[in-house]
Amino acid sequence: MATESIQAIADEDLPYDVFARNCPSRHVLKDVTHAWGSLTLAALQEGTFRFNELRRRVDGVSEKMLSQTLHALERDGLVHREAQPTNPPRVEYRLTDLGREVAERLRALIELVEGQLPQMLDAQRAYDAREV
Amino acid sequence: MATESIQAIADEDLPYDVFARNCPSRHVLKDVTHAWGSLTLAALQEGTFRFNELRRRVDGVSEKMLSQTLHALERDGLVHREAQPTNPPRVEYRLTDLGREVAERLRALIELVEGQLPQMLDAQRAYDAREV
DNA sequence: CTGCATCCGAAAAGATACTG
DNA sequence: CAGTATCTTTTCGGATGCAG
Repeated sequence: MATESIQAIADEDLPYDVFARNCPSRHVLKDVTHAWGSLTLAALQEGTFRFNELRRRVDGVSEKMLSQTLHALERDGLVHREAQPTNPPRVEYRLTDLGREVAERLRALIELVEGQLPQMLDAQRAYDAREV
Repeated sequence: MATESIQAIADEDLPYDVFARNCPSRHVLKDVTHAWGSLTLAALQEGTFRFNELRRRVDGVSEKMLSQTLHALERDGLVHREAQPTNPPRVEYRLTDLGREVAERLRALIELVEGQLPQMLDAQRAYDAREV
């Protein structure tokens, strides 16, 4: 049965290869590296956020995309969602242990990009001048 | 003049914030974390590739997307393209020094995801079972 | 306040045929 | 081989309305 073989692969150790077309690791990587996904994880590294706080922090994200993104990350076990049944409702999002590990590596990547940005912008200008 | 102020920001040090809507670092980060971009950088960490070699390595990428992706990464100064004017044409892609740094951090992220994938798949199953 | 549902135009991805 | 051009399909992202 198809489901069984998927399960079997999932429970063995590390035949995972993001370069392979249907490897589940690729799907997860996509959630993590997705534009809003990466920014959301990086933002949550700073602490616990409520929905609209997060929305302000991740400037430019629409309500719809933030909602989708949070669901995907929660499903992957990277984000924990805690709804308090108060009125008005209070919903908090924070990283899980696993999410924290992922966020740290993302943060390292982001810091590198931010730090080397002048070089990259120079490269862009050189490239654009050469083309036209 | 608008162009000047952009230039001025680009040449100062680190007011860059990926959380800000129009920060150039966000655009670059998007190139880097984009699904095909991240896989292409990770693949090129393994060495020099010709176009179709890369296409086979990054399983599932279309000609168009690989072409677009390589252009973007070349423009960002992360990938070096070298065309030899032979017949048939031979074009080689490799990482620049900067590209190598970025690829290393991406690789760390990918390895974490691959390594923790069983946990994440469990989380997905739990989530999916809870819903519906 | 925290969302989900839906519609819609714009943008991006994907497939494929074609060229130097 | 290394791409570009073109066409189709999917996704994005904003706007709006509504519910708990």
